[in-house]
Amino acid sequence: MSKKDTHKEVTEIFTNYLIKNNQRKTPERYAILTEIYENDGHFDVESMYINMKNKNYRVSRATLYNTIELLLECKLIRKHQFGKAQAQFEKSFLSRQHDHIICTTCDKVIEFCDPRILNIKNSIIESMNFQIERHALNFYGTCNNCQNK
Amino acid sequence: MSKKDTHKEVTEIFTNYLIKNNQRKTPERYAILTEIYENDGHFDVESMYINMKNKNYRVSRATLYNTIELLLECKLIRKHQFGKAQAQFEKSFLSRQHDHIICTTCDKVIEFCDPRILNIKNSIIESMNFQIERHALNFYGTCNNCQNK
DNA sequence: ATGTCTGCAAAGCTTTTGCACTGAT
DNA sequence: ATCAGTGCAAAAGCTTTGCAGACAT
Repeated sequence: MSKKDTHKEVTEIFTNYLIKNNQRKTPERYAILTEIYENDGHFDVESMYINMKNKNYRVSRATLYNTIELLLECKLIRKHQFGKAQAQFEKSFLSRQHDHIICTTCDKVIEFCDPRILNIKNSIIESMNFQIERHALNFYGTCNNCQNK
Repeated sequence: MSKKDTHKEVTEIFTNYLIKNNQRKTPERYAILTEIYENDGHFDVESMYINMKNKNYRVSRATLYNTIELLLECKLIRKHQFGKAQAQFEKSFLSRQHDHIICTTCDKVIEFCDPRILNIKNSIIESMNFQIERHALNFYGTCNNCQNK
């Protein structure tokens, strides 16, 4: 699917969510959604704020946090905490559930999928009577590039 | 091993670490180590600060953070970030590497071990040329108790 | 016209830093 | 006696909140 088509679809999902939850369809909210879906990889709120300011888009941190909360609720983005206080986010439409390898030297984040995690999850559900909504599997270490330094 | 014996051993490990790194053996540092090893489960810095204050022990947050850093380095405690800004810690002497199930309703943390995580780890080391130091696998959901509310 | 959403600034919360004093060496 | 380590308070960094004004409905 092209980036343009993806953008059209996520906009529709967001609109439906806003209508369903009696939330207003403000230009700021759509601008933030667009900003997220035009870029790739992981991002944090502060750098997104700076990016939008640099494009002379008038936006506040409060609105960013508020809108991100909405996007989390309608599952258009995911939130991560890679061992630091500052939260990281990524778009989640059309992206498979995946996990992360984090280089603690250069902060690079690599995504990977491994179906075996599902087996572990199922074992826990069976043995512990625990409803599992989501999981986070992070491997921390040193990437190829940083090993040679 | 009894709690008393454990305490003796971890004190020795800490002392060796301090000597090796030219760090002073201050009463505050040992008091913090004792406080941690006398209690069970996970803790955060602020509640530990309050606990020690309540015992009329004169300690500062700065010293707590400083000492925790030392304890992390000599691997007597582990640090976790369960999806919140506030970091959680746990003692790690004589405790197997394990992972966590977190109830997002009551914040309860359950530990579990699953050997299959090792297989995933080995696959990644082989296929990606990435040095892995540690991992964190967290399942988030609703515990038995909170499901009935 | 109404009341929600926004930007801005101030406050909150966790963690770090600066500084003068204390106490381990 | 020296200077690393301490308590305290202030600052820093991320996130949330309060408020007056703007704008989607």
